[in-house]
Amino acid sequence: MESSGQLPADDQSSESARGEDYGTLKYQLLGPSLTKAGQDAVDQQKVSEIIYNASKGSKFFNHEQERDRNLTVKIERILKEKARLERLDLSPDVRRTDEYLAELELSRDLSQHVIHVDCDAFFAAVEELDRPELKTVPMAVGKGVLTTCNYLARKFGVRSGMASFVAKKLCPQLVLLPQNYEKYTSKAKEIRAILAQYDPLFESASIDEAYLNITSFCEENHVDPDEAVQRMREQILENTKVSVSAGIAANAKLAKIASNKNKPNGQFRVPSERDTIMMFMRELPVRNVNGVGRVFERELDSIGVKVCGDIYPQRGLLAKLFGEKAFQFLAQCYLGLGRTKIEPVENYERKSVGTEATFHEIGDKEELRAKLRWAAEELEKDLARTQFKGRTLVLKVKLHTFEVLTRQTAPPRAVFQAKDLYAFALPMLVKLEKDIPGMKLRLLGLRCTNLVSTKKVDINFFGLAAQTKPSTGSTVDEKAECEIGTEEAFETAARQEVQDEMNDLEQLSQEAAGGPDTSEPEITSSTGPNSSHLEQWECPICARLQDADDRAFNDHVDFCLSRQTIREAVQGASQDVPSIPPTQKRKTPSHPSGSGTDPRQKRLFFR
DNA sequence: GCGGATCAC
DNA sequence: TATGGTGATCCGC
Repeated sequence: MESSGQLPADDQSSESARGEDYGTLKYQLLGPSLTKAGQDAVDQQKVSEIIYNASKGSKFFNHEQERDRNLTVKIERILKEKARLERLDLSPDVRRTDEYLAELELSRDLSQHVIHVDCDAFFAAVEELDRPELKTVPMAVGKGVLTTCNYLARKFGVRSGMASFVAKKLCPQLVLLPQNYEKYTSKAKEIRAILAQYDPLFESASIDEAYLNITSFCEENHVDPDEAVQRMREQILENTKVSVSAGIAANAKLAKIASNKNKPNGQFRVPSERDTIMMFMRELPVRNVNGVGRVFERELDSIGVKVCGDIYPQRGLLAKLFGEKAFQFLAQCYLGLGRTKIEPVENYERKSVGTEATFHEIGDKEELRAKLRWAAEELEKDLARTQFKGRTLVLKVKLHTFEVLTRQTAPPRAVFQAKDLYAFALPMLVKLEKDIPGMKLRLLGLRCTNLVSTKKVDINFFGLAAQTKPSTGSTVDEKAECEIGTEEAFETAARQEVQDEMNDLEQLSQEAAGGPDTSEPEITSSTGPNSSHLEQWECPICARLQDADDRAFNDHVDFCLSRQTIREAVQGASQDVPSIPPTQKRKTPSHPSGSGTDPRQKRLFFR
C-alpha cells in the first residue's frame, strides 16, 4: 500500500560514508510525511529532484546535509557494533528477549474495541466548507510552511511540513491560505460532541485526532464495531460536513495504524485475533508505526529491519544496539500490542509550557533582547492561561545555520512573570553571545518545565475548599479538606502553599549548594533580577518592595499570592451557579490497564 | 540534571 | 529570497 515510501537502496556504505550518496539526503528532504495517504500515484523520483534543486545551496539544505552525514556515521557505528556482537554468543540475550516476549504475550488483551479517528486533511477540509470552489483546485493551508493540503495538492507531491516556496515549485497553481485556528477549533468541537456520544471518555490526541473505546457502546447498542464506526462517520459527515477516517482494533497502536489504511473517508479493522494481528504486523513497514520516524527507520533499515516481522530475527541485538526502551517498543510492535486504556487528555499531567518564534536572521544584541522580551511576555500569558509557574526556565535558540541550542536555569523560586522570565533568561542569552562570536539567530524561545500549579482553590457548592490540581496523586487527601469551613480552609490552603514553596526552596538551595554555577558571576550580577537594568522586585499583590532578606521576601510573596488566589476564588464562587461536576463514567470500567505503554507516546494538549 | 536529538501533529 | 510551533521522551554524559 505504501510502496512509494521506500528507502533508497543502500548498496555501498563506503560511498555514503563520505557523504557522496545523495539518496538518503534526498529521501530526508522529502519530509516526514512521505508515508501519508495520497502519495501513491506520485512520481517520487521527480518530486525529490525538484525539492532537491529548490533547496540546494540554502542554509537549510546544508544543515540537512550535515544531519544526513551524521546519521550515516552513526549507522556505520551501529553496523560495526552489530558485527562485533554477532561474533559473540547472543543466546543469553535471545533467551532473555524470548522471556520478555512471553511475558508481553500474557498481557495481551483482545477484549476491547479501540478506535482511532482522524479527520481527512482537516484544515483544508474546513477551508473548503467556507469556499467550496477550493475543492476543485490544489490548495494548502499555512504560510512559510504548509500545515495541511488537500488531496488534489498531494497529487503534485505537495505535503504538510513542506516549505511553501518548494510546494509552489511542485505545483505553481497551488492556492495558499493562511491558518485560521479558531475556525478549526470550533469545527473540532462539533466533531468531539459526536465522538462523546460513542465514548464520553474519549481521548483527544490532537485537534483532528482522537481515540475512543467503544466496547461499552457496542455492547449496549448491540452493534458490532464496524457498524458503530460506520454510523459514527456518517453522523460526523452529515452534521459537520467533515469526512473522517477510522481504525478499529484491540488497542490504540493498531487502531492508529488501521486508520491510515483506507484514508480518506474510509475505515479499516484489524480483527481481534492473535494470529491475524501477528500476520498483519509481519508485513507492516516499521515506519508506519507511530514513534518510528525517518531516523529510526533508517537505523532499522540498516540492520535489515524493514517490516515489523523483521524484528524477531534481530531480537537478540536490539537492546544492545538501540537501548532497552527501544527494544521494548519494538517487541510490542512485533506482537502488535498497545495500550487499551483511553482517557481524557485532562487526566494527563502537563510537563512544560513554552513559546518560540522564527524570524529573519538577527545578530544585533538589542534586537535579540527585544525578541527575548517578547518571548517572556508570551510565556507569561501562556503560564497565566494554563495556571502554572516554572521551577526551570529553558532558553532555546536556532542559529542562522539551523543548529538548535538550549540552555536552562533554575531560578531561586518558581517564575511566571514576564519580568522574571526575562531576567533569568537574559544571562543565558548573554553567555551564548559570549561563547558564539557573531551569533546570529533565526529563532528564539522560552519554556518552563518542572511546573508548579497555580490553580485557584475551588470553592464548591457547600462552601468548602478543595484543590483542583490535576490528579498527580501527590496532592493532599481532599476528603479531609472538605470537612472544614471556608475560613479555615483559607488558612490551611495558604499554609500548605507556603509549605510547598518552602520545601521547594529547601530542595533548590540544597541542589544549588552541590551543583556548579552555570552562569558567569559577573553576568549574573549585571543582568540578574537585582540588576540595575531592571526595577527592584516587588510583591505583585501588595506591592511591598524587596528588602535585604531574599528568602523572607520570597516567602512573603508566596503567602500573599496564595491568600489572593483563595480570595478571588471565594468571590468568584459566590457569583457562579453552584454545580455538581458531572461524574463521567463508562458503564463498564473494565479496562485492564493495557499491555505495555508506548515509550514514545505522545501527549498533546489542546486548550 | 543538562543538552542534544527524535518524534508527532 | 525563502523551510513552523508546541510538547513529550529518550539517551549519553
